[in-house]
Amino acid sequence: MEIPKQYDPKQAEEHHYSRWEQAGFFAPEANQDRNAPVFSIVIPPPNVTGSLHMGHALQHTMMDVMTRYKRMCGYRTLWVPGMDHAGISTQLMVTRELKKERLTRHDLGREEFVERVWQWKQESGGQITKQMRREGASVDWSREKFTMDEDLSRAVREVFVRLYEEGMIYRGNRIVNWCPNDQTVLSDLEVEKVPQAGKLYYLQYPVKGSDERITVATTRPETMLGDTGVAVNPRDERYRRFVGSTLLLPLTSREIPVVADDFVDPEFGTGAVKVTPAHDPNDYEMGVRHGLDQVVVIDTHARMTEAAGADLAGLDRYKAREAVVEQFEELGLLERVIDYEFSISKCERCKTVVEPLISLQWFVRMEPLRDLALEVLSKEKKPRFSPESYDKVYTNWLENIRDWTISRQLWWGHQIPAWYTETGEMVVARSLAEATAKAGTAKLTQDPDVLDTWFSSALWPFSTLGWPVETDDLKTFYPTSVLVTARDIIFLWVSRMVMMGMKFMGREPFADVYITGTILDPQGQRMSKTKMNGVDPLEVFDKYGVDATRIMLASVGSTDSRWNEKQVESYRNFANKIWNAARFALMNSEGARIDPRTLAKSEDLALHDRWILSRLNKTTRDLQAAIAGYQFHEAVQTLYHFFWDDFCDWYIELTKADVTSEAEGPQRIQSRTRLLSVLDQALRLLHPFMPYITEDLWLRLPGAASDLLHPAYASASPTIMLAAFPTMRDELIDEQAEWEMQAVIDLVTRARNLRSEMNIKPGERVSVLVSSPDEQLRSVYSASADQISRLVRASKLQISAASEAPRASARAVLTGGGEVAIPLEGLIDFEQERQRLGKEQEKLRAEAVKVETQLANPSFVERAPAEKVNELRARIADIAQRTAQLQQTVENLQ
RNA sequence: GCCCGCUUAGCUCAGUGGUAGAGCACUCGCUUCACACGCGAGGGGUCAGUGGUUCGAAUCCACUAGCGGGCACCA
Repeated sequence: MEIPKQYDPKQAEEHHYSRWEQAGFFAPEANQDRNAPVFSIVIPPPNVTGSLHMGHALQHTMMDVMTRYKRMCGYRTLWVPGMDHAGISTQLMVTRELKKERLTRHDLGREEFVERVWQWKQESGGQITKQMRREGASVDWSREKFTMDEDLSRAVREVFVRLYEEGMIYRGNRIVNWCPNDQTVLSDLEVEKVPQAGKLYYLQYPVKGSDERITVATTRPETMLGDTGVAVNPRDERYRRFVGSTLLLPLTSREIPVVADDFVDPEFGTGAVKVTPAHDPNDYEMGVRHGLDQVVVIDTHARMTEAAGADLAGLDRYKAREAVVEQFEELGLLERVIDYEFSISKCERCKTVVEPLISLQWFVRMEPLRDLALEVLSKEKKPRFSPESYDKVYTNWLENIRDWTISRQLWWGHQIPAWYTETGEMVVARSLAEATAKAGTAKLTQDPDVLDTWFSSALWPFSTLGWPVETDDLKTFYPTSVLVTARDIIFLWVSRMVMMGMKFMGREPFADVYITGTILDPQGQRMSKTKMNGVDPLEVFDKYGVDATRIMLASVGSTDSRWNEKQVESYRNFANKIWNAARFALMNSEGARIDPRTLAKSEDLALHDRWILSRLNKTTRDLQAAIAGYQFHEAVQTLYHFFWDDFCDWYIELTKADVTSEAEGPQRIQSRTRLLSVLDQALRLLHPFMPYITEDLWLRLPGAASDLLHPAYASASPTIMLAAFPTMRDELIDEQAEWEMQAVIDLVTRARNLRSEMNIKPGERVSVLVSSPDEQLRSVYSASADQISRLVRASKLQISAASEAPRASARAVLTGGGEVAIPLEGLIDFEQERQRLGKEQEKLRAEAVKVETQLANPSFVERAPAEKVNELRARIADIAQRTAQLQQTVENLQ
């Protein structure tokens, strides 16, 4: 069998995914075990307009690692894919399309527009689902969902109606965040505060019946036209006498009262605040408290209304600001203007400055829902956040929660299931039929607004499983096991899923929440479309392969880190290493096939076999612990180290002589079998992280057949993705073998170091003389003499109790107090050699001093655990042995 | 203003009470029969600073500085 020297990711990525998908391996039904434990994840639904970015790739990697891992462990595994209809984004996308045809959505009308959106979705939406296939995501496509699907829409209406009937959804006039560009209301979470350099204007309002004036400070002079009062702190001596008096509002003919309110901070500005209930959230509250009028002077397009006066009506808010300031100046009522930095509210999506407006909208009362979420958190610790610190952020937000504005003035989305009769009466119902029955008339008009996209997302963990129908899926897979997402949607999404899950399912939607880190650009900035600094995962896939990208992303874990292509490159090299290790095993596999029985404990195992089995089992144990604790970085490090250092650098080298032996026979077959079997196990460990290369190689291994699959998938065709994940076997962890192997590694490394220091040509074979006073070590060296000779390229390896090296030798001291020497007649510069060993002595002395000082400290010996004290005593003993040996070695130079 | 995180080798990052780690970069030597996307051997860190707790601190606590993030306020 010809295997190329370099791994070609594209070739492996071409075939396996479609085979897996078509064979139904991703579906939970692949699992034939009725009693199998269950593992489920719902994907954070990407926007239907979206395409794959690094954040998706990161999250999907984590989810796929967990899903593939659990699947191989025999769990009935479901990862639900799907997409979000993404109200505003999608509507804007299609609106832009229409613009090319010189049409607006109003030209089409609502019904036809919505039809166009569906058409767009059909033709070009959901690019991301193709990209997810490329990623290797083992989602069950047969259960793919879309938030606008009929069944999910039914769930939305059901929730709306039930909440309404309980009085938890209400409609009312409230001050809200209005985006003048998108022409819709926004929830608090969709507004971002941006610091801005601006001005603070000090305006004077004359007191009626007096020559006095009260000065107020404002960043938005144009809103003064809507002032219906001025507020001062009741304890503010300066203004006490004005409370109750009347002010003449300049530029208008209106008179407004001075009121006292604790909200006012006497320290800020002038201590007197203009109150504009219709255009400021705090003023709105104050206005309610004092019964002040609401005068609307700015409309939904951020232009001045008639109420602002004939001169200004129709003017843009910023133009109006200039005009107002000008007029105040002319009237001599502009006291001063100072530079002032403040935060401005912008629409998160289009960055337009939000206008607070009083508007008739739908809201959800959050306190009762919030209490459910807080209760399950305090009583059951659910969800359990990883990293834990996010649970504080989550709790703080819940504690300060405010009502949720759920209506949006859009056409694309779930239309609010409320209907109005001709007489203006309202009915809320699951359908038009139900509404007709309730209202007693068919002459109904449905509320034109749609629901916030996050309303349907909040139901995702149960709506995707069939709710409100009690489906088998719902019973089996809810609550889900874990939610994987980025931290920026903890409030928008995670918390709302918990609240809705508790409310409608009576149980938390997921046990754990794993928050991934953020991949920043190389300068440490967030990647964004506007900054054009994003790295396209698909390009990285093309350049380095999906597997390399995945394992690199997994290693990022939950901390933010800068994008570093070199890292992907190093994992590409890792993939190549795996490829070549397998290549070696395959090139020497004649007569052998995978046989897990050769990985059992047995008396006749060689040291390197006992050692690799111990390493394999420790790796399995550590890997499982790391995955269980969401320590993906650690999991990757464990795998990398095991495969490269333990398996490739040592095991393959140590078993090479047997495996490549010219002599056919049982020993060769056995070593080949064991090599293949260890490789099989290693590939299984790697598979959740690197699905393509592991499948590609595994299928080539002789003996890779259905009998290696987890029993739950026994009837499936061979695939590593359904192979049983290795389990740790305690009896194979062999500390003695690890200790012995460490001695061998130490000897080999020091001998190689001597060769290197002495500039011995790599091809040149030398005599190596090893001595050790320790009989056990001598027998360890002897037992591995052939391999040691091979690894250090020794023509002769002599092992003795006392050093027999000639004076002209390069020498080094071994752990455990032995010596390794290479005779180099005529090549040794004795002075140089003494210096080299002198450095070694220095190091040992320094170490000895450190340890001795600690041991000489009585309180250390008294208070430190005995284990630690013994550890140090063992170390000092070893240092003493090495020091003595070194002394001897130096003397031998004389 | 409040809260959270980060500061460790030239770079990107692990490590959270007991001998400072990885990858990349760097130095030296190698076309050694799996792999030059490789092999072997090296060099490189007062773990941001100060103080404290402790037998012992990169690790725990407090403060300081710098960077990043979130929340609130902003007349």
